[in-house]
Amino acid sequence: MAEGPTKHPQGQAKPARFSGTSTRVTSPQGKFSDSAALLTGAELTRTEAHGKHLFLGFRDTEWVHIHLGLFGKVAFGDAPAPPPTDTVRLRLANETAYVDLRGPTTCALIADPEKHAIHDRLGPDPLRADADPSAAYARVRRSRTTIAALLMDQKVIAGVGNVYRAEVLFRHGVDPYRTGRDITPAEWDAIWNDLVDLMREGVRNNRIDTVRPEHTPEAMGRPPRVDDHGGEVYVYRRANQPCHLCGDPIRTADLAARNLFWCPTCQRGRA
DNA sequence: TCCTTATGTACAA
DNA sequence: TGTACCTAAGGAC
Repeated sequence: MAEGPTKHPQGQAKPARFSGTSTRVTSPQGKFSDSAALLTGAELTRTEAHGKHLFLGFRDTEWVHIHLGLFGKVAFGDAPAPPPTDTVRLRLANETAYVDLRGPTTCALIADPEKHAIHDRLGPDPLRADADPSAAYARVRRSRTTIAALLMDQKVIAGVGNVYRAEVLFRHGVDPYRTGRDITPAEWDAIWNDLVDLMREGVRNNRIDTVRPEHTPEAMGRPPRVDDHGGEVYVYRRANQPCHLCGDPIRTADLAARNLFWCPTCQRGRA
């Protein structure tokens, strides 16, 4: 439940509700209690994201490092906050609002050096102003690993998950099994730029839509469709259903313990 | 009520 | 490569 943008702090436009005021920090579930006690009354001064990692800044050098993993969820609400359920790992609450965090793979209080170490092991993030796509391509071009696996490798590119991986390869007609060294600079440019656009839109809308306007059901003269994860996509989780463009069945396969989806007809090789 | 699944990662072998 | 971890929804009984 946590592909980069849909859980991006700016995308929620809500950290502001906790800035400029002291925050009550609790961990009803208990696993973050000690750190929560240290933070109570502190002010949330900034938020930052790199890939799927989220950092909430308190005081000068203290950060709550959050990674939602596969199951993590964030829920905002207006004060007064209801009694928390027993799975709430972290709750921030002030006079006007609250936010609950459930099921994260990581929720830890860290300092600057640990935060730097996390940035250091992540690749460029298409959503960040400081991102350098050529650093990602430098790794891609010398790899014999498939492009489908490389796009999921956070050391190569940060923030892309199983949905964007499948969708961006479809949008560029790239066979997911081509190796990194086979991807041309022009292809990488196109993929990167597309990810920047798609992920920004994902942040804006808080959902992942990848279908071009000319391929929507209305534009294609077909009945409306709703993909079950809430966004409009070409191939993700559409195994055995007809490709929106060519009508051939979407295929699925296990790749590095994740489900890969692609259209073997539309993704025959080069873009 | 049980089983499966999921937009993820880390570590052991 | 396999497994552990975290939660909740949906579907099969």
